[in-house]
Amino acid sequence: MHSLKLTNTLKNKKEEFVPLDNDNIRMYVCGPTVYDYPHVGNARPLIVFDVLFRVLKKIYKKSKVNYVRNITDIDDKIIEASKKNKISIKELTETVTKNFHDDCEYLGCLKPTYEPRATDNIPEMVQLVLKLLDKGFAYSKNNHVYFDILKFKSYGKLSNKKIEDLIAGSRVEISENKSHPGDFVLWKPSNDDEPAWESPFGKGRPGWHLECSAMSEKYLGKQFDIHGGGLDLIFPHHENEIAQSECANNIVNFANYWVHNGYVTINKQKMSKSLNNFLTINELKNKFNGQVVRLAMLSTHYTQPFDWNNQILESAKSTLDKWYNFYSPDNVEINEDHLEDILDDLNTPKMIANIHKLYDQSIRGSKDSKDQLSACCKLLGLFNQSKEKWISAKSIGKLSIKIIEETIKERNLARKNKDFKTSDQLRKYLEENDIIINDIGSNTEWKYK
RNA sequence: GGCCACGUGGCGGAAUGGUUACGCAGAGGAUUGCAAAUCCUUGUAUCCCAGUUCGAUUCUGGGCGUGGCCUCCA
Repeated sequence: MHSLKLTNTLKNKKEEFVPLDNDNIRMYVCGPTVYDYPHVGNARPLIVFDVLFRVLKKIYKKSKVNYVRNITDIDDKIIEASKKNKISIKELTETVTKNFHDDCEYLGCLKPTYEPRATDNIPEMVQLVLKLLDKGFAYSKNNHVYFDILKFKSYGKLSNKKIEDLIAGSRVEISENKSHPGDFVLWKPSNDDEPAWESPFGKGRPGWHLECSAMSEKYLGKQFDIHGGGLDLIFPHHENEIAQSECANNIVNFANYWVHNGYVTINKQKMSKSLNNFLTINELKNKFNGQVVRLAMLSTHYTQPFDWNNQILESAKSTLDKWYNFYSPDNVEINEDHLEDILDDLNTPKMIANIHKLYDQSIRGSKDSKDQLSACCKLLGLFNQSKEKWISAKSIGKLSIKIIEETIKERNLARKNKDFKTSDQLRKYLEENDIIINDIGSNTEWKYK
């Protein structure tokens, strides 16, 4: 059996994955801040880490694989969005969370083992701040508590930054409360109209970075295996998490493998709200089956940028159309040979190429290849609906099935009478309504465009 | 200014110190009343300049270009 390898941001290279505890594999991935509908860029870590989760479960099948993905439901952005949209924070976060879960299902993602909410874990966060204050890594000023980055010798180890360079950048928020501009907030006071919790350092709310440190420790322990997220979280978010968790618990690496997915770009530029070049996942639901989006995204290696364009989506769609010919509902165990590519740092493009080969062999009648094709697709989270569902769910038709079938009957009658003018007209009519018909032998099949 | 990633055919995208996968699109063919779908066959590529080497797309150095991070972001 080949061993799993992952690109570890901490070392900036690909490494063999060795878990801390073979019976308990632990992965934490930063989840969404629920202030707005997730966009396509947010879909990428969902898919990438879902695949990693499936792979871990496959290779450590006798062990527990704990996958934690948090929901951040308290944050300045949420407060802002709630004010702007004139709805309560509760209503906003619940609506967006529900939408997020729909998106996950649409993309064919398994549920994480735990999905903690920040607001359910405030006492843990308070404890963490107390610990950091107690150990001298934090200081309070004017009802704020800050982390003192100069006290943490390894600050910058993940993002490969030097504290001096951060000052040179001079883009960090300056506050007279902070003793160093790079210090970040652990706890801050709330206005009367903002959510607040009692704490020994005053009524207020936690800083953003604190949440993940507290929740990962609660669900996975002081030290665990994999910490994942998007590339843009490396600095400052993950760097600050490291500072908090490692200082509070006196640990060298609180997560051993830091795995980051590349951006989704559009016209080669990062998809982001500020550039206004984003597409929400919600908007895709009427255009593409979620599996199409998944296969398209997996056709690029997770560390590389994925450029969003219609061509790659269309291509993924026709590939799935082909592969679905060999869909099997049985759950056949995947051969070790076919795990090789995915174990090599989740080389999904190579695995997809391998599935194309299995497809070729399936055409030539290999039963084993058919089974393996299905098994490979399922490991990637594809083939999560039956063939019938795939065909019928691709599009919502303009014509009822009854009309379609009657039209086809009428056309076949015309064909029988060699009235090809009429038959061509009927074909055209169906095509204008997004129905494609194929004459196969004496049968006529139809499907949505 | 500091740091990082990337540059492979028309497009997407792997891999590799020695015939450069795979998919899409293109071309030709089979099939068809015509199509579509499907199948068969097929052309085309490693940014530039040095160095190491018998041999570099791969390793090293330099250049050019693109994108990203250094502020909230997946």
